[in-house]
Amino acid sequence: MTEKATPSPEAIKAWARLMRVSRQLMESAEEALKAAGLPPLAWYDVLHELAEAGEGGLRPFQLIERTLFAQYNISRLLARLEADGLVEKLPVADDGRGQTIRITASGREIRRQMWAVYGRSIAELVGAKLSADELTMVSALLGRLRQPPAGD
Amino acid sequence: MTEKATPSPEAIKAWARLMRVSRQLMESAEEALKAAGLPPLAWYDVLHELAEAGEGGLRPFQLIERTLFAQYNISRLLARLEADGLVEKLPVADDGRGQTIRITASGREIRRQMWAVYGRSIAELVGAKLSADELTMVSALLGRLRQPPAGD
DNA sequence: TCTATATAGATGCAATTGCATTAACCCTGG
DNA sequence: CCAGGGTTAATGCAATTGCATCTATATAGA
Repeated sequence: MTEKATPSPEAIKAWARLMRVSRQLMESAEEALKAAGLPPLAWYDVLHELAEAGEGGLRPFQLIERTLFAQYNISRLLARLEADGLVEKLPVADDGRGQTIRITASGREIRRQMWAVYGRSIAELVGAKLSADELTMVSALLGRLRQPPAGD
Repeated sequence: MTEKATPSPEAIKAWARLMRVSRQLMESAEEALKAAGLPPLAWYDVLHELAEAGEGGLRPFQLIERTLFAQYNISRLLARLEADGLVEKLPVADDGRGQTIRITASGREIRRQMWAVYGRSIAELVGAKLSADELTMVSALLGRLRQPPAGD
């Protein structure tokens, strides 16, 4: 019976701030990429995971777990990335259903270019606004709001 | 020259948490509404603003300022809300271009129903995870990340 | 082995979003 | 008074998202 149907004013305010600020920041970052003639953030997320995965690549379902994108969304995003030559799809030896996605050289290059812009956005939008301790505190508090699994 | 092109690890982590957690929470809330057969969150945002505005209603451009939705988005969202009888569009006396949007009785009713579900989500997703002090701290820290103007 | 069920990924179709432009109106300066 | 420029809101069209479903393969169990 500790469930409350009505949230406290503090909870409402924190929720509102979280939703509003995250949307604003996301849009700012997205805008910066667009202004630089680069692809949207979603592409970065995928390229980033693939770059970290290295030559072994990742299966689409692993990307889904890591990026939180919907299955159909990943499916189509990968199709676009492949069409642009940023990733390649390889068959999987022991599972005829699946495929392995590997980032290509130009994929890495685009990712690098995107990070130059994206990283600057992060530095300006959050790095310059809060101290390292405060940022750590934000991470810790938000970490406690994560849903079931986890990750980063 | 205090501009840094590369963000600190703390900034990156805080950014990643912010993006990931806000998306997760948003989706959870959205899911709860859908499961209850209610309209999406965006509708709530607009109905909420209109309910607070009272009988005087609001102009679309005021809704844009408050909700951060794009102009064309508000335009179409209002068309849907009107089609569902949740808001009404009234001509404005002193400005022939514009209109005033006013929430209807059924609009208030839907908003009430949505809040029953949405409020519970907020209580469960953030209210139950952090103390009041911690929630206040989150609000304060996130508040410092807000872009130019402000609001709530 | 063979069937039932689960998993991986793609896709048709409707709804929504984003972008650019447009239409209608307002306001200021000459 | 009126031309030029700004503001308010809508809209055509392309791209993306969401939903439901579908195909193909894998796996567990009788």
